[in-house]
Amino acid sequence: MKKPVVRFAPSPTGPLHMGGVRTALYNYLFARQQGGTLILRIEDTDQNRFVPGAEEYIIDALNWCGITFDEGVHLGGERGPYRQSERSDIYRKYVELLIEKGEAYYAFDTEEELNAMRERLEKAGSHTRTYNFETRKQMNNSLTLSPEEVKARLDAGDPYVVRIKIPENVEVKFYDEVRKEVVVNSNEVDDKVLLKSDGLPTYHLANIVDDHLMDVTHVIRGEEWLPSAPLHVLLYRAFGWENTMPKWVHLPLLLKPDPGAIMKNKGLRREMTDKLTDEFMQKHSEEVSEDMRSKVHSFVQNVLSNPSGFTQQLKENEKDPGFLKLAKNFLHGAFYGKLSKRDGDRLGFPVFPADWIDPKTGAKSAGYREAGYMPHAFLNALALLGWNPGNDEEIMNMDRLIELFSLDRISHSGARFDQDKMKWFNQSYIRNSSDEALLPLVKAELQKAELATHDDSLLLQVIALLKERVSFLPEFAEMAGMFFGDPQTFDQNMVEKRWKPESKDYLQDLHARWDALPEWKSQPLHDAFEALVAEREINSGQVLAPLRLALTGIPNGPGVFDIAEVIGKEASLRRISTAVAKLG
RNA sequence: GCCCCGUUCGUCUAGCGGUUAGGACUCCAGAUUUUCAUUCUGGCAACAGGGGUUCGAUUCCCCUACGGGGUACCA
Repeated sequence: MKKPVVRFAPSPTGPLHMGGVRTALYNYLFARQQGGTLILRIEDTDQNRFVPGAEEYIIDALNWCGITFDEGVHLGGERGPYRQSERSDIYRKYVELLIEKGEAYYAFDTEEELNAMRERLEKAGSHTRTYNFETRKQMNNSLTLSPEEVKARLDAGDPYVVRIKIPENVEVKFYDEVRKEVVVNSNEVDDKVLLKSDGLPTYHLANIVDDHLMDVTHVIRGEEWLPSAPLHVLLYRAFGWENTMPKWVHLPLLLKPDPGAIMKNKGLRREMTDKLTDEFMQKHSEEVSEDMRSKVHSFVQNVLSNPSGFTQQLKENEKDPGFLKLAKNFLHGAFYGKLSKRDGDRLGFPVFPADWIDPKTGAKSAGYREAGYMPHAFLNALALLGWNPGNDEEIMNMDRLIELFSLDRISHSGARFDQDKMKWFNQSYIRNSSDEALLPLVKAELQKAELATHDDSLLLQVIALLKERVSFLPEFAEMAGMFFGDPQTFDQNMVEKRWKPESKDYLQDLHARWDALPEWKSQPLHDAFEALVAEREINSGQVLAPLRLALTGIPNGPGVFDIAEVIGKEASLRRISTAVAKLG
């Protein structure tokens, strides 16, 4: 079999989100497994939505993930250029080809005329409201105008678009690797614009021409494209390329998390109430006046505080005043459906692989990288949202994913994102990483927190003690403080509960016993402690808790004897003395 | 409105005509660690509804309901 060629083709309209990363990942896994080629193509045919820095961001983020390409905008290659804005001449040529073949036509309709047409159809109760085999007869295009007039208009430089001429009433059948056979009547497909009046192609045209020219064998993309797949099939047909048409693979969508799971977090709930109220007031500033704000706020608050009846509360009621209808709609949109770029900011979890700073507003959106995720944990979790290996394996590194991935195990329905599960993956990856592998990552975190990082052997010991109790990389820095400096404060609650009048005596005794020890290791330290407890006939907790308090100042962390070993004799004894002096 | 896709525990999913419907996350209980976390053991929890087809349907077909996507000179 021929080696497959696949591509990931984002548009630089902002940062890539998780769904995009997953699409890139599936393309990558497939290409690597099959020994095929993976191309990164940038689909920047919409000048209006271009966002500076987005392309660089996409490349950087994919790079962090470890998703590598064979050809692309950042690598070059034989099939380039890989940026669609640099391929205008190519598209023009192919559009002309279609016009010559009678498969496409010029259209001169203005926006107003198009709107009028849609309104007319809606009023008439028509099922479709599109430019199609029926309506094109009433519009200004090269099918209704005389050849002379068309020529005159073109020569005069009138703005025009080129539309595909969709054939009337044919069954468009195609095979999707995930959905199997899909059939759509061509009457449901409209005469989509292929070439815009700015001379640039639309997605549909550029996509088909590029995929054809770049020898793409499999189009692996999100399900949001499924409805336009018939158009794409018809385009291949119009060009006469149907025999080399790529295979279609439409991936199930990544959906917003279960609202109930988000609402568990009370702090987040309060924050979300404010945010959503603001967003709503802004969005509906025309319909809802500012003095309704408090009503909206309390409605939002009400809905969010009752996650179990969530869906019920958002059902519309005939008697609802206008603002309430809008609010219900708005909240529904905010909590259900496809995961969107805004969700990270309002639902309290990252949707982007890496932090993104909006070039216009300067606002920052959180990314998984900065949140302390290991890239492969992130990808592993993502891989399982819409695909599974068919056995009970869940933790799979990249090699294993490449080995097990298969198109026929992609699931059919959208997958709700679950932050808890994502966290669990990261935790597992940290736990299962060797101390050495973690070293550079932890070092980076410690540097950010301005903690000493020069002593690798110390760091390795610290990592060994902390990695079992950490879910995210930055937590290493948060917890490592005890290894780099004496406690400055003592947890008040623990002092009250566990520090007794006799604690001083016990710790002084322990201080003496430890001081006399020939070897400063966890086990002998523990033995000395046990001897003390036995001789004085007390409970170990009576000494252990004050000891932990003395060494770290906080109620939890790794085993006290391990901590003592790592921080060393001098620091340990000093901390005991200090605590005894301070707490009496 | 119209078109397309989908529907197994709260969530991600296994199942491809006969199963005590399996696993994972979350949650709960217990054990270990006299802290926290880890680990281990156990538990709660699902085939959307109605018709067919069949000796037998979670599994195949149809309808309904529900969910999702699309419906731009955006991708």
